[in-house]
Amino acid sequence: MNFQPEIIAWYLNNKRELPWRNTSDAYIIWLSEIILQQTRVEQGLPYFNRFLAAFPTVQDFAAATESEVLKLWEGLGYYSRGRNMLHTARAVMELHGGIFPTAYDTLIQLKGIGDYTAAAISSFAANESRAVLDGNVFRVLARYYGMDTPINSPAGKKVFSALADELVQGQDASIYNQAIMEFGALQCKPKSPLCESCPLRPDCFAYNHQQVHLLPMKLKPGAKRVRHFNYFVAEHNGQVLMKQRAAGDIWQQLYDFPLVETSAEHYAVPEEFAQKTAELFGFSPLLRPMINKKHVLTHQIIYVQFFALDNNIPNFNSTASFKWLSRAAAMEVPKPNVINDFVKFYLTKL
DNA sequence: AAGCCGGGGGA
DNA sequence: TCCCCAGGCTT
Repeated sequence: MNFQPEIIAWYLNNKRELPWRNTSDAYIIWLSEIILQQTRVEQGLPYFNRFLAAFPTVQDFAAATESEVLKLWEGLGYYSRGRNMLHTARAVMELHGGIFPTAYDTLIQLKGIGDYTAAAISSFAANESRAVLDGNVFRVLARYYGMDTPINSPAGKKVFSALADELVQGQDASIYNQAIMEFGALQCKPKSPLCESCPLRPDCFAYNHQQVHLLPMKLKPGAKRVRHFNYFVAEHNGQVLMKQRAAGDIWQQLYDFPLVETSAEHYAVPEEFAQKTAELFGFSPLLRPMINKKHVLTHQIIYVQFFALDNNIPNFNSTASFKWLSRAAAMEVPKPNVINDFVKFYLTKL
């Protein structure tokens, strides 16, 4: 049975007015799609508006610095999206003469554009017949067709993808793709879906078998890694010592403070702590505990402690990664939320 | 194939 | 609390 006509009819009556829906400009669509990866529309919307105002064209984006991009991205998470966007904007200038591609096969080669995003841009901007497969589509298909293969398994990806490809055939891909995603977001919601007013209810497998709350199936994620970050906040001559984070860990290229990470079972054991801080600073620091925070990420729980460093440390010079920054500069550099929250508190209250 | 990468909002 | 969001990259 084909539900496409009903989904499209539902969409035309219920869709939200969103700025990236009124254009076929692939650059603008790309901007919205990257921002909306793993991000709700309401959360991404203000970021979309700020990015478009800052970079009206892909040429403007390509001319930006990484710090500018990360500053605009600040607070949105998954910061590699921002770094990949800059890379891709520059690639579009160099490889495609500043014309943002609309073909799936071209898009898929760009950094940060995977299967979903290439399908979205090529169908929205050029009506290419490609099926989008995001969290909404997984959910709608799983419930309507009663598919119980876990959607986060390789087998699930395969079977749902095959069905989605089949369903987009013969459709206006631009409208249908947006329709099924909007339907999943507003009607066939993860929690408390609106089955009573659902136009698909008569033929919905999950509804007719009391399985709406069970589908889609998902494999349980593993336990999160627990870490302890001990940060040192040093001030000297009105400047704050900060550090730019390196590759190979979370928050790449963002700024935090000099850091001692201690073993995961506990807050810093005195001996371990003293030894590591002495290694970091080259002397025994005078520490004053300030704030503790628990910060939860997708795969990690981080217990964060901030210490004021009461020694004068005039010999700790700026390096490539360690930088003495004025308070204004410390506010300005891009930082993860847990650091940003502390800095705002620290610079206003102390 | 599995692990990693943020942050926020709803229930 | 737990779950999920217009996913993608690395190993």
